[in-house]
Amino acid sequence: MAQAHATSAQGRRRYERHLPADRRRALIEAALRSLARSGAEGLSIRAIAAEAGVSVGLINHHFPGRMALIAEAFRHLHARLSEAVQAAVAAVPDDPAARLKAYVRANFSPPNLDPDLLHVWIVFWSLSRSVPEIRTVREETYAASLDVVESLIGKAMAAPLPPIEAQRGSTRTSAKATPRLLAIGLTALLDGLWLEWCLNPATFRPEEGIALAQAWVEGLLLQREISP
Amino acid sequence: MAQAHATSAQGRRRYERHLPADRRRALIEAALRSLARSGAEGLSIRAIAAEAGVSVGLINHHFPGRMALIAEAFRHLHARLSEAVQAAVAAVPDDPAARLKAYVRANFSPPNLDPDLLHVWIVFWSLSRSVPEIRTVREETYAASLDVVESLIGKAMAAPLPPIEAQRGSTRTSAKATPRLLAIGLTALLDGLWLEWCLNPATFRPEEGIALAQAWVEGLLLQREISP
DNA sequence: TGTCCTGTTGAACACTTGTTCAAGATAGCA
DNA sequence: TGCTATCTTGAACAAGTGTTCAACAGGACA
Repeated sequence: MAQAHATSAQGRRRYERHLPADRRRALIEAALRSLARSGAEGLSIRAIAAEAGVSVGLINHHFPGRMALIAEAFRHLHARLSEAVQAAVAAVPDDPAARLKAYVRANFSPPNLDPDLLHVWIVFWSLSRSVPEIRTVREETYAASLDVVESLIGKAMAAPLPPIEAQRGSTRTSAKATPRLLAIGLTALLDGLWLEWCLNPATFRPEEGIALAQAWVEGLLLQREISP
Repeated sequence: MAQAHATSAQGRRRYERHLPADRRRALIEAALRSLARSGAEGLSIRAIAAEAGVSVGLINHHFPGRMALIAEAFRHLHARLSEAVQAAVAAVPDDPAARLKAYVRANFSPPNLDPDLLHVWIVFWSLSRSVPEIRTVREETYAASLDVVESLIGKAMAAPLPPIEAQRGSTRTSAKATPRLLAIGLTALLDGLWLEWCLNPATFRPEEGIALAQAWVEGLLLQREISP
């Protein structure tokens, strides 16, 4: 067996040097895998180092402390998931209502629809109480998600009613709600459904969750342009 | 200073004996206080023992292990919160729609509306992945909550439409949804709102959360008796 | 007052944790 | 073929963890 990279007289080389940027990224991804695999137990330096195939000391060489790595990992995860959702939304015809529905569906599809992901997020919520660094990331990522939904809802409500719907009677029941508040509501509904489905996928089927959220969206669309 | 209970020559007595049932209950309540105060860090035997004012050894004398105590604590907490909500529902006139709305309001009021409570619940979710005993409790308590909501929704949808609403045009948009699935949806919406409000009470005001959930309920009531 | 059951204590145990840091090894450059 | 900057290792440390168990002591009873 050829030892293409062997340099030591004893045999294979002990480790491979990487550029700091590459190593940092590898550590971030190992941290996410460790959290997905083991939840809160996967938070330990040793679990992450083992997942990355490096020694425990390396983490504190590339990050000021364990929580700095974890905070970066959460930022990275949010970005990845958010990009997947927004790509799904952009892939749909440029109709505000259709895009809002695509957003709902994408939120309830892979890679979001993964019980392991919930346990990463539970750790996130747990740490956001006591670790200021993590709290900041939590609030940043939540605000970013909310902006996306708020924009989708704002456009969908500004669009004219399709003719068939416009002939129906008015069914306005709730007082005026801003797109931001409605975005908070839709996000809460999706998060709550996601939470319960991940905790116990036997409770309901993904299509049922999507149907519940789509019904919410349809109720919203029917109420547009009816405020006094 | 009178030492009403002093028996030792050295001074106050070292401890007080209790009936096992009383001590078990005190330990359960101390565990809940510890979790509320410190989140996941409050899970430790020493934190709970300190909160209860007893030694570390006592917990394993009254419970087969730490997780048995924690499981009991979650059962106890669910019962307490559930009773508070159901009392609020029962205090309202015997009208199905009014009771459903009272349920929503009670879910977004003290003692439920408490950020510390969320962090107890986050520990609950976290443990339910790896500790079978806790997973069982989680599923039991979720199912019990769902039964309550399902019953409220079933009654509200079976009731006749009030005359004013009945004259309006039909606005049915979603396919048939069972009371159980609708209960899952309402529970998810309430949980999602509760989660976000507890993580960051600055995101929205409790009344706004109640308004969002009440709007969901009103949309539901309008759609009753319209299925083919 | 004395006895005894058992609720209660806290030291001891083996283990895991995050961080530090001296020592070693790699790979690019001269 | 060195030389060197720095990436990487892993032992060491103090502080924490859950559980066990011999010994203690409270308080009801005789």
